[in-house]
Amino acid sequence: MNLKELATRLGLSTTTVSRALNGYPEVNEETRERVMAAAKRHNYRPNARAIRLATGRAMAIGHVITVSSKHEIVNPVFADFIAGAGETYSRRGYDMLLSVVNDADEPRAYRELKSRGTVDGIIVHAPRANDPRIHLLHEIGLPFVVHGRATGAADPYSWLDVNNRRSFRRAAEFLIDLGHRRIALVNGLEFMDFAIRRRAGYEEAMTARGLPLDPALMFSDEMTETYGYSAACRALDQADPPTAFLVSSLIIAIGVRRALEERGLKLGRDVSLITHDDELSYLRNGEDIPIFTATRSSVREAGRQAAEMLIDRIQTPGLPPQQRMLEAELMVGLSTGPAPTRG
Amino acid sequence: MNLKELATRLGLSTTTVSRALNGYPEVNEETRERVMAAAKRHNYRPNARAIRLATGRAMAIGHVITVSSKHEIVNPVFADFIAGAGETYSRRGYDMLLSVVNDADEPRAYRELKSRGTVDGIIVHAPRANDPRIHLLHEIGLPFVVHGRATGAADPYSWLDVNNRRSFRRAAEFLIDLGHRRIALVNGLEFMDFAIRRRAGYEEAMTARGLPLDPALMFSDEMTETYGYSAACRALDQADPPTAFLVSSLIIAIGVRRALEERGLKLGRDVSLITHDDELSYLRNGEDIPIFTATRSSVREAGRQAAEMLIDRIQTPGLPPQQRMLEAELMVGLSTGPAPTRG
DNA sequence: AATCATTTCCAAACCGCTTTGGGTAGCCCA
DNA sequence: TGGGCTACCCAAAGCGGTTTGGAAATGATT
Repeated sequence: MNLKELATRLGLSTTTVSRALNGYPEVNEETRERVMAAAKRHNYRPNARAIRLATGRAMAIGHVITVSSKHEIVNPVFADFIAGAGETYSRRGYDMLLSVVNDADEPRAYRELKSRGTVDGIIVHAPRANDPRIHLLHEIGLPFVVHGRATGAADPYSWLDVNNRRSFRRAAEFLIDLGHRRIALVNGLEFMDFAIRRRAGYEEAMTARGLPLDPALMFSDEMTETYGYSAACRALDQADPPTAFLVSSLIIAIGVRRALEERGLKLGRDVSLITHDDELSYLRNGEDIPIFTATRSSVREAGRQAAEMLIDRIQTPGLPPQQRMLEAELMVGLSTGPAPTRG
Repeated sequence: MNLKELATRLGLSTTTVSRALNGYPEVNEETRERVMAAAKRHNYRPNARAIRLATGRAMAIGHVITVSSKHEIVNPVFADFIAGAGETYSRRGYDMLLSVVNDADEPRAYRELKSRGTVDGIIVHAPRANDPRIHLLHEIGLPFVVHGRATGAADPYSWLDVNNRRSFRRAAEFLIDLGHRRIALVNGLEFMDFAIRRRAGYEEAMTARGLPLDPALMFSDEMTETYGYSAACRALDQADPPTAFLVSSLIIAIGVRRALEERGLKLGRDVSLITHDDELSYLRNGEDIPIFTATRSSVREAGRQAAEMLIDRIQTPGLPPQQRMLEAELMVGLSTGPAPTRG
């Protein structure tokens, strides 16, 4: 059943039927009701392809997810962000388009998305420092919102981010207040913007309290369980091991825990740990009381909001760049305690 | 730059230009080269919306991901499956469309996808026993491939699955061979097809060796870390605790490990554990030697292949239903050892 | 030289909507 | 009674491609 059939069946022109269905004012209320009823009765759904061509809008948002040929990691945060964004899209009538591209092809992918007109806008994931995508997207004129920020980007742009610096500073201060002096940082890859900011927060707290920054206690890599494990091993097997860990993800924390247990060290007593918790749905940090003390911020909610921001930008062009900062909560759990007194 | 502009610039009709670009034979080779060169020079990209309307094909595959209002879990396996499927899609010129819908709306979502013509086919995720989606998709006539199977489905359908029953039977036998008699099963939700089959494999092995099936050792729930932990606690705190665990995911295994360590039990010595490992990119089971002994099968590869199967079905209609069974490898790691002799 | 098949190209229809630019009927008012 | 409004509806022209059904030119055949 298409528009033309529906129109003939009603004895009306397609114009009128189209207008009736789309709520335009130049159609009699009575007629509109007739049309609506017939549409429902015949289960009429306008053809999305035709609408897209006629209106020139794609009614779709692109998410480009890159897999590098070296480390083929799919960001574990991705699924939940997508789920959140997807909720917004369905509510506002947009489709979500996912492109999996090799990172070398990313610029080309964006250009094609624009020139072929498959999407109206883009969410930029996992920004790095001086991320070239921001300039690129400005250049090709595709609306976008960045999930995170990109230190050093020249042009202004829209973003939604967690206050990584503040939350890691706060977490480090919390550990320092508990008496910890040697605090290890097990961070993500430090060309990623979030990792840069978290490190800055950690360093700020340390230096503000007059504590030294020991490179032997600072780690940076892809955030896997085995990385958490091996970083913790290296840290703990030093002459002067840390009494606390500040880590960038729950998965890292789990790896650290494995290293601790291997050494008979008890979390929260012998060694303290604070992690960032993105509230991934399949990796909850305990039920009521958190297993790990954590800086918590829902990435799913971030997805919802970022999508909302992007659609707003698409629907009202010329909107000035918009920013939104989410604050992470510090949830005290079982993994932190006073620094052990030297025996 | 659109087709018409390109055509006038070349002094040709749009027909000829279109044919030249799409490799039709009725155009002079010389002309074709001229057209190709001009297209490249002007960076011409055909408008995807127009192609879709003209050809009647969406050139897109739908993935419907459901979030239930009760347990809002995004399947952690999802991201990697998508990444694999996405590779296939880019290679074969398809877009990937993601719909996040509440599970109550799922049938409606499929119907709309069909009647609005947004996709050419669908990948069905996380099938349950007697999954109604299979009949529904047959009814509305949308090509699909199921990732997994659906015990009890009446109509024949295409699927790609891991041999869950066999791999869990084999894993259980391995534990029995090591002398274990009380083996706990920590499974996923047992209305999910994969969980049903894994349980069947486990039960087969146990009864084949004359071992009793103890309901107190069989657990079933959403596969989270805390579930693994609490199931293990309940199992271990029994009068006659198990000496081995057979669990359905690495995340569960991590929870079990936490419970063990809390009790001072050493994995691989006091208690053995085998898990299924989907080879999620952010949750590798160790580098060289697996941390956990595991039945291993790459879900990313499954994504690649399922996508390939679906596109084949779309491009050659009338193809009989096709099935592909992947065998999981049993990787012996550090988490299994001979059953401890009773002190 | 006439006939016929091939090769190469084109005009126009079509995909299924939206939107522009009227047209007509009914009503009000002078 | 006629002019001007308003309310309601429609035909037709897009949107940017693909595809159908020729037509013209060329070459081969008789």
